[in-house]
Amino acid sequence: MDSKIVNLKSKLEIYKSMSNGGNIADCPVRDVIQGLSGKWSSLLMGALAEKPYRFGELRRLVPDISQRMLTQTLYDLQRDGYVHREVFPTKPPSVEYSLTDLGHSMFGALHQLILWAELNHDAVRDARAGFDAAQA
Amino acid sequence: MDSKIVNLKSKLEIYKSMSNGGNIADCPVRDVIQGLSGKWSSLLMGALAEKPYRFGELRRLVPDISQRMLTQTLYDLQRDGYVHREVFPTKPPSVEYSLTDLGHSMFGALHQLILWAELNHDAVRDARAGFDAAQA
DNA sequence: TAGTGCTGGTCTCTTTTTGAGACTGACACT
DNA sequence: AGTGTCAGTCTCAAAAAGAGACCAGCACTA
Repeated sequence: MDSKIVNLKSKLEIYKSMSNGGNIADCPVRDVIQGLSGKWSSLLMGALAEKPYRFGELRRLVPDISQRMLTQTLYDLQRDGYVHREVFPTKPPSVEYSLTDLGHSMFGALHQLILWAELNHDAVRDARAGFDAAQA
Repeated sequence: MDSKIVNLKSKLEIYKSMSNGGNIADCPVRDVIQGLSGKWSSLLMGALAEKPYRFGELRRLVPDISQRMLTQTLYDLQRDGYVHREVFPTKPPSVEYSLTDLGHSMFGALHQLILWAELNHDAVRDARAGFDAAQA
């Protein structure tokens, strides 16, 4: 699986690279995508893509996230190399979260999906309404 | 919130369109993205982008999904208008799932993220390894 | 000097989501 | 009669997420 010639790959091959014969651990694409599949990951990436934020700022910015999930999602994003965490020795100490180069790079791709969502949410909403009406 | 001029928007404004003052129900972008944030959504989209599949084929293709989650994820994707479900009156009846035009359109954007993941999974893996080593 | 607030979390408890796997019914094949 | 296939549903256990109390250390206020 040579990822350098990915542009030549068919969709089939891309899917295969996601499933990889059922072996999750050795499936890099699935592994990476799963890290972004959390409920809050893309939202926090979108926030941090704008500018660095501190913990409390993010909490206020996303009022419906629990502190627990904010901590955990930031931890995961940091672990995957998208987010940098820096502690400043103020009193009380403040912690700033910012995107790394890898994070900015990844957000470039994620951004396409966000743009699509913004352009097409009407269609999705209509589809939902139609589906629900048909079920009733 | 005029989604037609999205290309001119700053990242800040895009984030705002995701958070929208804390009102989830009125936040179209978050609403759409959340529908794709499930553990299996992008994987099944990737499979169906290649060609239509039947229920049992998908189950064999993704061995580590439970029937329960396969049913539910396909239902959700169908409700959002990405997937078309067609029952053929064979015996026993077979059900084919395929992408709609909206689904193909959305996958175009999702595809960017998949390509990025394929090109950069080494960097992510290295980041993880480095982070875990630093924590130890 | 006691009270209040801010910082970035952690801890516990409850609710929701997910996973594992048995079970269905109608039909074909053996 | 027994087995297999189809596309699911149902139940129960495990995992994940949400809600909110609690923490230490310091600054400011009354």
